[in-house]
Amino acid sequence: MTWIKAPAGEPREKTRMTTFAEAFQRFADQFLPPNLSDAMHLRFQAAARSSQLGRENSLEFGDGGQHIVFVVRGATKLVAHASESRDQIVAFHFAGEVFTVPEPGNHSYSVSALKDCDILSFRWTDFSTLASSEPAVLRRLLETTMQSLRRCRENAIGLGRKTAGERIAVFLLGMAERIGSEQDGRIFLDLPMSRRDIAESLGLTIETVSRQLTKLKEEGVIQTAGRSGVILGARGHLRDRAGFLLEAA
Amino acid sequence: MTWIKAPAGEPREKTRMTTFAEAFQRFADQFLPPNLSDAMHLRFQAAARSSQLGRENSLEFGDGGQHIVFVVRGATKLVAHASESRDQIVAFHFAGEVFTVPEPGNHSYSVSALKDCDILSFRWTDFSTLASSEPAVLRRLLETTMQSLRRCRENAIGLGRKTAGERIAVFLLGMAERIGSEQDGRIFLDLPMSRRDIAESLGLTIETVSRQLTKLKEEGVIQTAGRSGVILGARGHLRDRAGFLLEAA
DNA sequence: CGGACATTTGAACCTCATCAAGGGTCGTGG
DNA sequence: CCACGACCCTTGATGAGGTTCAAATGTCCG
Repeated sequence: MTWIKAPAGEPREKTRMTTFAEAFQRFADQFLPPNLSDAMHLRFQAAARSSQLGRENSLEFGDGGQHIVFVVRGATKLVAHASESRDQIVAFHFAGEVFTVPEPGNHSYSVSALKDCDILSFRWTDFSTLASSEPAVLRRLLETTMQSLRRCRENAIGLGRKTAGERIAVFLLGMAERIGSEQDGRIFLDLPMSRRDIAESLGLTIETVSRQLTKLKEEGVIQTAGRSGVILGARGHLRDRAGFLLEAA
Repeated sequence: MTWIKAPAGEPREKTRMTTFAEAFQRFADQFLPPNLSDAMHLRFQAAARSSQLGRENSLEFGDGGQHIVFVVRGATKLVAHASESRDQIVAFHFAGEVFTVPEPGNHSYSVSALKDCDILSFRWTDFSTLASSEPAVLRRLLETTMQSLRRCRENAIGLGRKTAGERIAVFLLGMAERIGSEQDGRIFLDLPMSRRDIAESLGLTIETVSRQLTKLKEEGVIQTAGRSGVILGARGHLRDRAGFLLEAA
């Protein structure tokens, strides 16, 4: 049903951290209501497919429908294929998150791994059937979808109306909130995505991303450590550069 | 709770086409399951607020939460205010459609009328409470939200990776599908939105939109009739300019 | 028919993309 | 542990697509 593509290097098996049962259990803990009947639990489990993805490997959905994806471990990007060498990253997702993959239409979508990943996926038709009589699951899924929609809209504002500098600032603030760790007032980021990924999510080129990061570094707003490390100084300074409304706190 | 802003000219009452009861009935027909109990029906009705909006008047949501909006009659735009004179239109919605308005965060959102509108709105907290025990309503809302998400993502691809010409082509094709009327092979569009609206939804300026439309006209791909009339020739010609994947049908 | 306003058209400018090297970083193998 | 090498990232120079500013033309409403 699903097919793993390895664009560069072969899929590394490395440490297969989780078994299918463990993976599904994590999904159930995160997403299914605690009082769900054992029968339903099993039916959801039967509908789930697990995949291990090595870095930069991608999961394509051969059957042309929507899919629901749960990230058990690792970090992923949802990529839309506009055309030859014009990809747009529509969303990043980290361990514990659930999202939907649209069915192919004018553009096709795939999920790929920013770092080694364990992933659980469901065909929407299957999932929908199971969930339709479980209001708690529907609510949870609705919540998740609304969250994705909010993020997508915020992203669209950036893509449509913000300068390169503002987009980078927004990106860093967003990542800080999602995967940053705070230590004595400063926020440490270990970005799992490459400059190319950042560029493709912000509608820019890697060169522009690099230049903007350099600029922020020169202005003392951030520090960098290697390829993936970023240390944010006072968050206010980044906010000032993000082109947000003034009033907001 | 809600507040009507009239940026230019006073709100015109014109023909108030629908009473509250009629408006709610249309919503119920479209969105609530036919077998819903009378009691629930009344509770939904009690949570609904109706508004009449004249052209270019906007509905702002004073209480800072999410809202659910149903367009009874007319056509609307969902506008995000990025900052002073930098607005991004996040979605257009037409009669019969339901959508969510995000709560204000880094940016604030409002709904305004492309032409005279009747609108029904719900606070999300109210709606959510009522819907949580009605799987059919949840399913319907989930469907709607997924549809919005798909559209938003497609739009994001355009904003991030497409040229002005491609964005216009995609826009026209999308509008043709939603509000076009076909007559002997050609599609007639009566665009309810101004060039400014088109520009603000595509992340362009009105001048660029105008130039691109002129170009399409010169190339014989479209014809225009007044401000709002557009006639699409062979749809294939527009598709060729939309930057879609080649294979797709 | 007149007038306000939306749209079109034109010209100069600017941001960011593109093309092209030059450094760093990190993984691999010795 | 160090050194090599591939790849990623940075930096520089140039150019195009789209914005901005300005003005003419069209459209539609009263």
